[in-house]
Amino acid sequence: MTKIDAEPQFWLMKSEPDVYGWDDLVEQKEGTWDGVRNHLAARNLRTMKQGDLAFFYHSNIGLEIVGIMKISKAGMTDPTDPDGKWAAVKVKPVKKLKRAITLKEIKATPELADMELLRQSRLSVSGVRPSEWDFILEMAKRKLPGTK
DNA sequence: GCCAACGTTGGC
DNA sequence: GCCAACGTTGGC
Repeated sequence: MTKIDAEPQFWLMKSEPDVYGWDDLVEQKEGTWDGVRNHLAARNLRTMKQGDLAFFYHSNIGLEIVGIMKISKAGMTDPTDPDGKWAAVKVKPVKKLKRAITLKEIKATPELADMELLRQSRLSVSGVRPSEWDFILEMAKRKLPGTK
């Protein structure tokens, strides 16, 4: 039998924690990722499929990946857009990382130097390659080098 | 179709 | 608070 389901895709989504942070998502159990007004970010939102996984990144304050969420509903129209042209998705928290991975650490890691997060620093929704996803998960299992 | 001016995002 | 990197807008 042919397997139809594609591998899940990986993403990274930014939010300012004083506006909407990881804890807010956990409290709500499910959140709608809307208000994106950048075409490349919107294209990424439209590409997402239900079941895809995404890092939750705290921008502005924290500057770190704090948790993993799952796309619970894909292909939505942004409810905050009166013209109905922009895209949105729904997300559910999966788990918090054992420790947050900071932007500083990502920048210092050669394996992650090519991440879309770094190449397009202003992009609020970016893609993550499977190798990068796995690498970050491995990093989160270990302590920061140099700390005891 | 170019480009200057301006606005926004996000890191420092 | 500043500034770099983009995106958008509007005059020409």
